[in-house]
Amino acid sequence: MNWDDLRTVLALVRHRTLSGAGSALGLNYTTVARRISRAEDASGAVLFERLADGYRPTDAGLSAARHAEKMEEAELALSRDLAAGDETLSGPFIVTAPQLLIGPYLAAVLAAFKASHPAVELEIRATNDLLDLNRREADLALRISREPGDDLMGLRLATQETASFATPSLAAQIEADPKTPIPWIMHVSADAPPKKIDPRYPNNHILLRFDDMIPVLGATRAGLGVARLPMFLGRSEPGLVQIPLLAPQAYADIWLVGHRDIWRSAKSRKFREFLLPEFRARRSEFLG
Amino acid sequence: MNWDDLRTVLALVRHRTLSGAGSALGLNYTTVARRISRAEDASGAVLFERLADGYRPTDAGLSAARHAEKMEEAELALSRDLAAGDETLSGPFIVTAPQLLIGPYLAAVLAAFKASHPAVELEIRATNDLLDLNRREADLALRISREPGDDLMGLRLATQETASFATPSLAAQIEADPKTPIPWIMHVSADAPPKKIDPRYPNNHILLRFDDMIPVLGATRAGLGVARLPMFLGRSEPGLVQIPLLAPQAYADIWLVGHRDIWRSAKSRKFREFLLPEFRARRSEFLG
DNA sequence: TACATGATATGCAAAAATGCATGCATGACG
DNA sequence: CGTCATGCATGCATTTTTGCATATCATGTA
Repeated sequence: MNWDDLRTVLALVRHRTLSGAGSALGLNYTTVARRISRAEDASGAVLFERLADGYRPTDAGLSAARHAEKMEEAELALSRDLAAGDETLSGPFIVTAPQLLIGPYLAAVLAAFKASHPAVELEIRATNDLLDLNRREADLALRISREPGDDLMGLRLATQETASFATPSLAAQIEADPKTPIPWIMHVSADAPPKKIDPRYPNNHILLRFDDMIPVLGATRAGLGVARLPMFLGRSEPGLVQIPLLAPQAYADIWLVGHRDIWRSAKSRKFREFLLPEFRARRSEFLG
Repeated sequence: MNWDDLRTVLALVRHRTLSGAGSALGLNYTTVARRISRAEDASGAVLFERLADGYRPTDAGLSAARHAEKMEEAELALSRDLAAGDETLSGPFIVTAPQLLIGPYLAAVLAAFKASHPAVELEIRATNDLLDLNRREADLALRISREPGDDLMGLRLATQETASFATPSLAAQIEADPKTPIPWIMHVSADAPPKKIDPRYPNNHILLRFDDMIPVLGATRAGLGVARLPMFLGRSEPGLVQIPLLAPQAYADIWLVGHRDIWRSAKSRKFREFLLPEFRARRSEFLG
């Protein structure tokens, strides 16, 4: 039994169609079909039912995929192991962080790191998605959360607080008449205006909700309303000022996390040498 | 990273030379060399030192082999899983047994089984070596031992006793003069004549020792000496008779063993239906 | 019923992997 | 000190694998 054929079986079980599995593997779907037949010949079992809308795994196919998953885990563990043992400061190194953290904090660190170690092929994945550090979708991740997570290594870079922000003109207007209706720009994760609004401002309602902080920020800068933002974010936006609707309030911390194995690799250690002083020096920017 | 290249790394670590790994994999050694380079390129690590007398794995190479071993275990587990789920009475089925057990007991069972289920491609491995049932070197094994072993399924087919045997003429000679020197033919696993020899026969010494029971049997049949043999073996040899040097004595039992997964497969179940009655009916042949 | 969509098969040419033949290096042995 | 056995490297021909173009088939929709 060919091991790469087994991996192909796994991909087909996951993607359900030849073309899906093919593009996941970087192969033509024809190749996938042929590898599946080969795997079936070799194993002597029918692994898939051929249906009009795709390949459906049989019990044997599911069993094959389960075992192939184990093989994949071993392969990923190896890849981490090799990366961990790599003492050179060269080759690919992938960092992921929320988009909004990159500009004000990470960019300078990245530039300094790259200047000192030009042989490292630094790649940044700017996303709020939690990339799978087990699969080495990234080597290190900056995350905003309350816990480092599972069996990952973690280092708290900063404790954060939030406050309320708006454009100067909206801020002045509210200050002039605290009873004016106050429109809030929210993230969809909250379904009501913040609870601890200063009672001098009684007239709050939700204007808009977004599933991402970038448009929240955009709408707030456009003067549409008030937003509760992490201190660093409100402060780094030149068009916004803090307004006293909310007292500074604890928020999820900023963590650097990485897989146990990768954490001790040379590139990872060196990267932390650049990153930590930056956050240590600017720790107060995250607090009210 | 190509999975079959990883499997090649594992083979090379195990066999230490390109040609050894190649023949283990059924490949030309050139192919092995090229796959190794490919694996090194893909992983970005040097996996072997090229020495004059073979490839020596680096730390990274050893690590790769360890993980590839995990992958291999998963592959073997899959292969057993598929065999276990195979409800057809067709295709390959491998039985192993000690050579001497096959003629008098197993042959008839095999013939009957094959007659009822001609689509099963029955293969017999006649050897005293313990084949690896995890690796499916055999599906079922008859073994002479005190325990079924590890995490294998086992069924005791017979309890055995031993006695002393010789040719009729040697037997008569000893009977006539119990004080005559008695030459023993032994297996190398014992380094002295049996302890419980009847005191009427005081004059014992070792004549020859063999590492296999077949030459022990041969030498005994040639009239060279006396051997302690399992009852079934002494009795099934037409040229031998039991002599009263030793009272019947407990010996290792005969077990049918198989891997947990394979045990429940259709071919395995059906084979037991043929095997068990044969041993049950002839149980007394193993006792003195 | 005609048609668009999204899937699987299949024949053929290009690309990649493999095996073979040859040459070279090293160590054991007489 | 030559000979032999064993193992690695490399160029070339062959075989196998892959991708592409095209055909087919089922399904939902107007």
